[in-house]
Amino acid sequence: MRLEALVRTSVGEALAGWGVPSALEIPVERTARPEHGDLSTRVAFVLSRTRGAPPPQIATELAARLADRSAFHAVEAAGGFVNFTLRPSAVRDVLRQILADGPRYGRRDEGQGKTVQVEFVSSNPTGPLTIGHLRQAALGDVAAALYAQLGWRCVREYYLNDEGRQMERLAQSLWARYRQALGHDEPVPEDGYHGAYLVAMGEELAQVWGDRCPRWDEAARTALRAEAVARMMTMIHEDLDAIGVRFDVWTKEGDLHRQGLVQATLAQLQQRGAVYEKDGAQWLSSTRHGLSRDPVLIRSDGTPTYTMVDIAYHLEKKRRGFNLVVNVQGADHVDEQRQVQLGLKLLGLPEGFVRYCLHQFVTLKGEEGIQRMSTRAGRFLRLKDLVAEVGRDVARYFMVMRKPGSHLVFDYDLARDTSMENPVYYVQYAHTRIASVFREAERTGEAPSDLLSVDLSALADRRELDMIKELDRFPDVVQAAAHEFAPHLLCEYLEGLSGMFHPYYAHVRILGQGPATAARLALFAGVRLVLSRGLEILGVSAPEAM
RNA sequence: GCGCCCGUAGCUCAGUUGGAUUAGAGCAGCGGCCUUCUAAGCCGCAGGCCGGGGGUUCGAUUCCUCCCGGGCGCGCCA
Repeated sequence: MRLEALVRTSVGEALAGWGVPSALEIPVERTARPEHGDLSTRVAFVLSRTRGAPPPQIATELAARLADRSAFHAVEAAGGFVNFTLRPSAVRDVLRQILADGPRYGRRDEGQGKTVQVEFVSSNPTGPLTIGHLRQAALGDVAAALYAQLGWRCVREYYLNDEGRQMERLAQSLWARYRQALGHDEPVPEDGYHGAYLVAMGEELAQVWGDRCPRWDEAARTALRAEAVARMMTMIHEDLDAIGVRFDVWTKEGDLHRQGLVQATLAQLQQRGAVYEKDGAQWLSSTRHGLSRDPVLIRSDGTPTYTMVDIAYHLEKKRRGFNLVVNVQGADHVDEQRQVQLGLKLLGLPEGFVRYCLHQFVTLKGEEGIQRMSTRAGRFLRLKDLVAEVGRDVARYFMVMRKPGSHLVFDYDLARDTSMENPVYYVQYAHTRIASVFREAERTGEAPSDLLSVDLSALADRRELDMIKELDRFPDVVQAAAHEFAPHLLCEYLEGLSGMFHPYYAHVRILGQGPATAARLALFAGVRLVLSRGLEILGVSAPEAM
């Protein structure tokens, strides 16, 4: 049994004999200080209200009832807390269980086959992906991986907005570059896309097409648009490949229109009296429900806005049978999210159906200081180029190592650093060292044939037991990271575990230690398992050698 | 101006549903340590009115309020 469950069950049993309802949630925490034992409960504070006794008194009585349990070396009341010190054998049992679970360790079945759709990146095809999109790509991919750990079926989806005004500007920008390549003085529109990537494409078009599109007319629009989208998609796929993100479904905005979903959704909103007309446009009554403004759904020229299509899209997600939808989006979409959420609520969708993982932006800290990127201005670092520079593992890890809601300063120098000062290598190197020890153990014939039957009693050192207790936390970290969209918790956890492993490795000899050797190898196997499981979730490799 | 997010060591950041009279980590700084399974390392020291003022509580970095300082949004863009 896992340690928290051990304490929770024991306390629950003691309280049951006391007439406390079993439904009571018993808080169990890891202690911050060794003198407080390994785990503690503050349940006495909770009970003092209903039982009318002061917390210290309840804690003392509770501790007395638990003192003779075999798993605990000591159960002590301290103030209102009850502190538990585990017997080493109970800790070793945890390691044995982890090794028995193997690759299943950390997984749960809370999803029970339900399906979650994670929509992320969904960048307009107006240029290659940048380091800005990388954060979203990594967060979305890891969010899906985390849910998969909890037993959900995951669909990774990219919403492709290949229509609208931005595409128009892109096409016109490309056309200008194409004309320039033919020697004409055609300026890129001021609100167009100025990046160098269009220059090279314009030159290619000039070579292939010659003077085929001399004017910015309807024919040119159609041709340039198709050409631009195709070329942008090629770049985006290259960038996604570079960081190893694969999407299961690509949904095009055009498809939603063709299926009539937008009109149908609008009609539903109108039926519910949520839409009104003003200045020839259709508006959503949002302020009536506490939002800051009413957004236009249908423009006066009859075309739907992004918000309108987004509501229709989410209704479609519901129809497709997803139990949960997770949208990963940048902080600039807060207002949009509110509008969509409201629209869905008005359409009768359940409250928790859509969850947003909102993230702040990335700034790049390099030799030239901190810079703000802009795709339109052509000032950005392309994702593929970044990966070529620092590697996929570092690129991905750095993007999720901070809380999504916090701004992320990407330290280029640290990312390029291949020493263990780079947290990615610090964690990976722990894995590598263990692999190395096992290779050596194979060579010397000390590797146990069956780790599960190894006598673990030699694991009595505080550092060894602490490491096992840390391994015991892994499933909780995975669960918290998933529920709170907080993959950084996993990074911190892995760095912390590595931070326990490296000093131990440096000071404790593993091979040639008699019975202790097999026990320590079993411990290492547990650490290796958790490190590789954690890195797997993050989409980072766990190398055997570096 | 209004709304949302953020403000913790010199820097980048953690801090679990409020908890334990000593708030953590990694860099950077200072000082130690290599006959060993990779020193791509390990150990130690120093470093903080947790942006500021009020309030709630037995107890606040955590909750409420005001102020200061940053980010984002406030389009018939996406």
